[in-house]
Amino acid sequence: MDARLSIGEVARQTGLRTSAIRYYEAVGVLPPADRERGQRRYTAGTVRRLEVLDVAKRAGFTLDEARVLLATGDDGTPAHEQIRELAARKLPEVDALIERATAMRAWLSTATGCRCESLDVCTLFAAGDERTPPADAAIPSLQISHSSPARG
Amino acid sequence: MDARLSIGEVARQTGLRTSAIRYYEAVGVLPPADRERGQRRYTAGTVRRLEVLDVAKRAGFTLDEARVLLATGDDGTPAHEQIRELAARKLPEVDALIERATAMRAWLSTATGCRCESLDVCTLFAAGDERTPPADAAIPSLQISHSSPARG
DNA sequence: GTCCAGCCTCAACCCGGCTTGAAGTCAAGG
DNA sequence: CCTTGACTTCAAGCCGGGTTGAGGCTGGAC
Repeated sequence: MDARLSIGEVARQTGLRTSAIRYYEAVGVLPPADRERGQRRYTAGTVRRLEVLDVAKRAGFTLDEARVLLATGDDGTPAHEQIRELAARKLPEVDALIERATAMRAWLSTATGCRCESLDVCTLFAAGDERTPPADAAIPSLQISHSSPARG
Repeated sequence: MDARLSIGEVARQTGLRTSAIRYYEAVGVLPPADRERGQRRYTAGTVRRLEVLDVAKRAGFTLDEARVLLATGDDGTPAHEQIRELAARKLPEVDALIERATAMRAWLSTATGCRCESLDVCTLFAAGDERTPPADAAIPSLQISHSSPARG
C-alpha cells in the first residue's frame, strides 16, 4: 500500500517529468518526500494527489491554490477549513469557466460549418447589441455576461 | 458604425489595458490598426474580436491559436479554412476541459461539506482503483479518463 | 505659454511554471 | 574496476503573456 515508489515510477504513473515533481516539492505543493539513501520515496497517495493536481490545474487553479487542495497536516488530515474557503472562492470561477467553455464549444462546432463572406456579416463574430445577427438565434454568439476581467 | 475608437476607448469597453492591446498588435493577434496622426483608431469590430479573444483565452486557447480565430483577409473575410482546422483540433480539448471543470466543480461542492479525518479515508482523494471509496458512488472522485499530458 | 491627458515607441522587466545542464552519489552488472 | 542508469543539488534558462518606465509628440484648456 505504501509501496515506496521512486520519483521515476511516480513520473511514469502520472505522466509528469521528474523535474516537475521535484519542482512541486520545492515550491511546497508536495510535502518533502521521505528519503531512502538520499532518494525520494513516494506512496500511492502521492500519485493520487498529483492526479488531483492535474485536474485542478486544468480547471484553472494556480499551483498556489492547488497547494491548499493538497495540503494535509502531519497526520494526513486534509486541511478542510482552507479547502472549504478555497472552494467557496473558486466555485463561481469554475462555473464561469464551464459556461465559457461551453459557449466556445458551441461556437467551434458552428464554426466548422460557417462559410460566410465577411466579418461584418459572419454571425460567428456578431455582437449582441451593435449589429443584430440575422434573426437566426440558434447561432451561439459568444456573448456571455462578463464581469470585465478582474485587474489588479 | 466604424466609430474610430481610440485605444483608450477600446480598453474601456473591453476591460483590457492599453498595453495589452498594443501587445496583441505586436504579436499579430490584432492586425495593425489604422493610424490617425500616429494614433491607433479602431472600430466596433475590434471590440468584438477582443471579446472573442477573451472567451477563447478562458477556454484554454493560446494567443497563437486565437490569432487564427481572429484572422481575416484584407477584405475582412474570416479565415474559415483555418478556423475549421483549428476547431477540429480544439473541440476535443474543449470537451475535455468541460468534463474536467465539471468534475472539479462537483468535487469542490462536495469538498465544502467534507469533514473526514484523514487523507486515506477522505473520499475526496480516493482513487478509482487502489482504494475503492465507501460504495458511496455519488461522490465525485476526480478520476477522469486522461490521456497523459502531451509533453514535447 | 505652459500644463495636462492621452497617445506613441522601445527596451527592460516580471511572474508562473517548469526544463536544462553541470557536477556528483550510489548500486548493480559485465 | 569501470560503466550504466537512476537518482541528487543548484543555478540558470526558457516560454507565454503581458506590464513598466523612460523619453517624446500632440492638442485642448487655462
